[in-house]
Amino acid sequence: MKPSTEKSNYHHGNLRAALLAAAWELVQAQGLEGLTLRAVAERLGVSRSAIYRHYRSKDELLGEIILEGFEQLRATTSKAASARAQGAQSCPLDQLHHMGLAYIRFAVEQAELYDLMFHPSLIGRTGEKVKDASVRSYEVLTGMLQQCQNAGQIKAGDPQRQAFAIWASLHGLVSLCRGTPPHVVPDATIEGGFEMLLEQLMAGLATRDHWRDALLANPSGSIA
Amino acid sequence: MKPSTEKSNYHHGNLRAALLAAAWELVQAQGLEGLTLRAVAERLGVSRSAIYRHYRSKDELLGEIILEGFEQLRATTSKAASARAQGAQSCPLDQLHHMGLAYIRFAVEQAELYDLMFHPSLIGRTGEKVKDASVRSYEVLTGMLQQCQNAGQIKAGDPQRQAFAIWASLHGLVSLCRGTPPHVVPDATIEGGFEMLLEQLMAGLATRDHWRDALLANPSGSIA
DNA sequence: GCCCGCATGTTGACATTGTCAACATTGATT
DNA sequence: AATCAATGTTGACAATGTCAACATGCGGGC
Repeated sequence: MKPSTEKSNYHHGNLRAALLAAAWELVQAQGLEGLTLRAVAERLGVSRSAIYRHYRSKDELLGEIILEGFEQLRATTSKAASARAQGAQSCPLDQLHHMGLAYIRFAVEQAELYDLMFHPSLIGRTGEKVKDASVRSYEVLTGMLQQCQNAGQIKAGDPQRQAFAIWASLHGLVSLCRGTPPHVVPDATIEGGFEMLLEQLMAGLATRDHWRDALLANPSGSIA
Repeated sequence: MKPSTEKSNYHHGNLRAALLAAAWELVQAQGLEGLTLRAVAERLGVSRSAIYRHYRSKDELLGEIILEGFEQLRATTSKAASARAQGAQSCPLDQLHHMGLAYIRFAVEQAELYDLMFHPSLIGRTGEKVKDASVRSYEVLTGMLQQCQNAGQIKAGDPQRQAFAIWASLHGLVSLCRGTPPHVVPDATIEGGFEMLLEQLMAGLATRDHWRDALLANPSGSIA
């Protein structure tokens, strides 16, 4: 009486997953402000308090969303790197470049989700699993930097700190472009800003002219 | 009957200013979450709804706080630059360096205020005056970069975009150190991160070795 | 085949918070 | 002194997260 892919309708069957999906959609549509437990419940035709049988609090539900966000981010950047790996003139620095592009693209396309993942109001409320996931997505970057170092394409140094500088720059770029300080730079498109920033950052990081070569060789796939 | 510095006590006299001050203190003490209109009113021995005679909404009050935040930021960075201006071996690049330090220091010392100023939940709610103030604080940086260019200390290019890249990096650094993604880099102190980042960024921006010279010559005043 | 227990869902209620309308008070102007 | 506009107060309401008490229905033990 339980075929695998059937929504056993009474007692709703798989409410936990359904709640997560509904909350996810709400976030994507309306951001954090729009994510209301009552709205989630209503969207599923379920009563407001049913949530508490599956999540201890709103924060726990949010944590689950953010967790999946970080996993998607990791998958996206990681895939971008390996997709570039068997390219004709593949090199770690080129992969790094496309990881950065993928990061920006993720932040743009999943804007509301990205906001949620880095929302200051949620610090410390999301629990250990989220932290681990964010660390994992961070390690993709450090790993790439290590490869670049091994290939002699960037200066030696702690990959952790190099990764931190890069991530900080990208995150700041995204945050500022999002308009958080209300559109300080009216004409700074996110792609332009990205290229500008990466160019400066990499010029300080790369050895010889690996970076410029890579940059000029690829028209850098368009964004969003 | 109105001595300049007397708090005419009934009808509270200068409630508008008092509200702003009280809200300011609350924000510094407890952040955005702790800023409650009722708490502000209670702190002044005033009833909750009195606020609406001076501010149209909570957002307007928040806007006023943020406005002052940006003005302080501008004053701080601007002062840091000019304080360095008559130093022994003064140069624009050195001033730029200390502007960056001042920015970081502001973000650290006024953490809650800084968070408020860039809080994603407040986009578009703060009004035109805040936007103008943020632009003004931005112009301090672009002006400095222009000076650096004039002095031939950094590469030619649109100062707006250069400033944008720098600001984005600093802002990202602060955001990440704040723990927004839960402490991804456990040992990355904010000063270390700052030096790392600026070094990389500037190595790509500076001409010749102006930057390294300036960096090595100054022990870079400690932070926080 | 029937009944009980546990998991799951519902309803009512409460506290907090921003906001508004109606009312009260006070200082200044005529 | 009388009036009016500015300023402060009280009561109320809606939205929201959360909990306690209650209802419901499926599965295992007889």
